[in-house]
Amino acid sequence: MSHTLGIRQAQKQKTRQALLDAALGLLEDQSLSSLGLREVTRAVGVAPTAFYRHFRSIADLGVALVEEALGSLHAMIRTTVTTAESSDERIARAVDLIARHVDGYPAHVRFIARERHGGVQPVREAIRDQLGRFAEEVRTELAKDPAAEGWSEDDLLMLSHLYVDQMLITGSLFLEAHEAQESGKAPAGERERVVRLATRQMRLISIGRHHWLDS
Amino acid sequence: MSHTLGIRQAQKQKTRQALLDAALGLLEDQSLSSLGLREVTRAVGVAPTAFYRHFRSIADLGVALVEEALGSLHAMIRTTVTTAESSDERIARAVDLIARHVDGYPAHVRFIARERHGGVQPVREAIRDQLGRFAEEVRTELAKDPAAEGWSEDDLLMLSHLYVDQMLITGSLFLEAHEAQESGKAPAGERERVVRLATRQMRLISIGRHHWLDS
DNA sequence: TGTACATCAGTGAACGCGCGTTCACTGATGTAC
DNA sequence: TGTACATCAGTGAACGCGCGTTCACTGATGTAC
Repeated sequence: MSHTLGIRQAQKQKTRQALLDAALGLLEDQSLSSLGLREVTRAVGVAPTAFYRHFRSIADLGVALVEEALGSLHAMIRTTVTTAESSDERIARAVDLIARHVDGYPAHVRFIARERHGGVQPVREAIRDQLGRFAEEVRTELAKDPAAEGWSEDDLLMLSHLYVDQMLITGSLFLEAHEAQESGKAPAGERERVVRLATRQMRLISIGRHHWLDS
Repeated sequence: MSHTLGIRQAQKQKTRQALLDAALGLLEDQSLSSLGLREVTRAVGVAPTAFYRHFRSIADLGVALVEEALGSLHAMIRTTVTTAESSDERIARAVDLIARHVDGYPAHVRFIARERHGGVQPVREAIRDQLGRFAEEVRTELAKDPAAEGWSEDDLLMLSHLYVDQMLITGSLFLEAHEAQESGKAPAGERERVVRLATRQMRLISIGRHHWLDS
């Protein structure tokens, strides 16, 4: 049974989502640690005090944004790593997937890149936890690959962290290209340059991976 | 001749440095975009208005901090990459150098990691420029290595960016270990774990590098 | 179906506070002769 | 060396403003009978 929310609950969810959306928008030009509660409620069009009906603080809202930005990515990552084709095809697919994700959710990507090392501890921790989960999941997928034979669990985790970090680096490069293009400062070719760079970097890592055991 | 500064100039420099130091200290728990001018002057013990004798704004001070944090690193990086021994020795040396740098200048490292994707545009740009210069310098050094024969300029730059990014990732891992240890939350063994992880990641990249041309 | 009461998301006034910036100033340091 | 004037790093009062948080409230929605 699909439990339909009552009118009151539905409206509350809507306001909560509006607060999250407004915050994400305001975070394009600043960090979470300088975002004001009144700024967010003003953007939504509700009284400042309404904020407290949904979040205890801005840090709390930030943690919710981490969940929104990264929570839905697990399935996507899993399938990308899994799909077994040639190495080059897999790399091209991964790079393309990152590019599309940045195009679709630029504000979420910027938020994660910015707050990963940002000034709000609970948010940093939430991001670190999610990325740690990603790395674990990637390791599980890598372990299924025949190429992982002879690898220690520890080395697989080392490699999966390398992949996750590389994914983030690539994401923020695409984001820069995305922004440069939108502000009209650079040509669309910048995006293609990032594709080529990221592809070769992943390929180099992939080559290192295939020769790891015979060194 | 060593031009001795006048009393007035010397005192001005001292105050300026005190402002930079105080700001760096205050940035342990927040981002630059939420740092207040009065906060900084209060920490130094001067009137708020004195700030304007040295910087036009907090963003301006941030750019000066980038210079302080990264400006002196060029020589160090150059010699590290250059020193020609076995690959493993070079990696061990690089990882050790990063660890020592984090121990010696934790606040500077945190500042760079935090503001690289932070909310203050001029500071982001200053960091991007400096890291770009690092990558160019690393490429120049890599080109001198016999192992670079047959590599295109573009591929060398791709590799040097990979190294620079890896350096930053490793730096921020050491920083986490450094902080965890200081706050008494984790054992000193965390640092050793980072050494092992970073060493293996660099080794994997190194292996990829040596097999790059025969793929 | 109708009624009486409970819940609770959002309101609006009020508070004390620290902010960035302006301005005219002071007095030690620097310079010209 | 001494004197008269210029420079300028740091001062302190004052400003208007937006902040986070409190509180008692309202009125639509939910629930019990």
